[in-house]
Amino acid sequence: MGRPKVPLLSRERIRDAALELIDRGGLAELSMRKLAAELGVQAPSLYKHYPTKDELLDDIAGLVIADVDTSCFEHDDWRGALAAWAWSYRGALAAHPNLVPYLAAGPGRREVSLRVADAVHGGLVRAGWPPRDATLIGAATRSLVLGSTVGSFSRGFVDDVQVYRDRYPHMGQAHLLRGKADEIDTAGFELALTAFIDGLAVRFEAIDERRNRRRH
Amino acid sequence: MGRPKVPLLSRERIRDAALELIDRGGLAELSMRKLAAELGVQAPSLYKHYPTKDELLDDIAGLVIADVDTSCFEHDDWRGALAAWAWSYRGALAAHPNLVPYLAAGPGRREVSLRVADAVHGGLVRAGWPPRDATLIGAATRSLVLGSTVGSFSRGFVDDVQVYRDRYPHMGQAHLLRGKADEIDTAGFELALTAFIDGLAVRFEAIDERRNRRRH
DNA sequence: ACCTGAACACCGTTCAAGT
DNA sequence: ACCTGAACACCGTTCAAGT
Repeated sequence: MGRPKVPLLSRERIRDAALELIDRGGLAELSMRKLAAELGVQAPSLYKHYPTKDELLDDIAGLVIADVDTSCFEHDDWRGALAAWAWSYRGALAAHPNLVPYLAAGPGRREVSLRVADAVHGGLVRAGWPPRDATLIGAATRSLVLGSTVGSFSRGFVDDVQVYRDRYPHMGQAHLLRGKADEIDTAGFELALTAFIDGLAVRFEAIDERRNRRRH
Repeated sequence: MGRPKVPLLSRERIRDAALELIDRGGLAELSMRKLAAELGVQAPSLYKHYPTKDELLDDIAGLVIADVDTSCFEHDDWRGALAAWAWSYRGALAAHPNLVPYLAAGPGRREVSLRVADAVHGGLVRAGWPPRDATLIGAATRSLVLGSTVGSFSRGFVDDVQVYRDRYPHMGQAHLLRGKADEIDTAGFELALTAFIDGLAVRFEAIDERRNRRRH
């Protein structure tokens, strides 16, 4: 065959095809050989564009995280900003749930992840949170988002409700059906997030009061 | 070689060796061949005890989850019970962080996971939570635990702090050093959990009040 | 410059054969 | 009953060779 006049491959085409494979069949479904086949090419050709499979995954991860919006932290309302960021974060991850286990492995040197972490930390500190608390809040919120997308509670159950109904009297309800999975997961996340932020607000007022007492 | 007088293998020996491999080198480090070598045996021998690698992983997962204590739900203090369960859950997972991505994939048909979910749901309902809220609280708490163990916020950063300090002014603090990782993660989880439960308490009182008004 | 074919060192799993 | 050796269909990755 040899080389075609117009290049068959580009980082963008490879990346998009890889993400589609992951979305369709999970992380395990992505192999360099299958990906090459999808692109009408042999596996070694991919290595001219991405030196390793891991760098390809990193690039995809960056692309997904790039959709996370942190502009909300430009205003002073830390509660609203935290909620908006969390929902945006969750939306980006939930769009590609099969990739989340890889994302969970850590920000590493990914530019966008760092930019996000920096924006969140800066926003919280500007709003009046002590730096250490800002770090913890960022980490905790990330936990919440990762947990709710990596381990879909309801999708995890088997479809045959009868399996549970007999032996686990408290479960086996309608809300365990696969069809309601997304709704349960979303509602669970909303509950966790609002309760979390409400709890933080109490703590914030305590900090604020201490600060005011010291000033007088 | 042939068959030794005393069987070399047992499900228990295989399982323990596999978990040790995972703890040492991560999920990717566990291959049937390496595991067999560790046990002084050839890979096909393992298949007499576990029909597939996945069933082996399931068994290991069950073992780890079995350490989670739900006896706290026998009392009526749902706040204490939820906190105790969450910490016990987190302890079990944090003891084997490399296994968490697998655990996150869902309870499936694992006995223990179902028993835990059932105990939590039952305990919350007995304490006065509506069934749907009980489901959501269970899912949300699981999210929190999974998120905080699957994606260690601080371990995710590279060790070279200089990488961040220049470009991300709000980060690059001492608390990003690898040495403080565990402390940050634990504190982040504690913050998330207490804030979450505090927030739930507010919601619970609202439910309680509505119920009382209806009664009179 | 870009792609192929063959190869290397790995996988999970099966199966006939040995004791 | 329990383990081995060889094999099958896969991996990620390298590299000389083709156009």
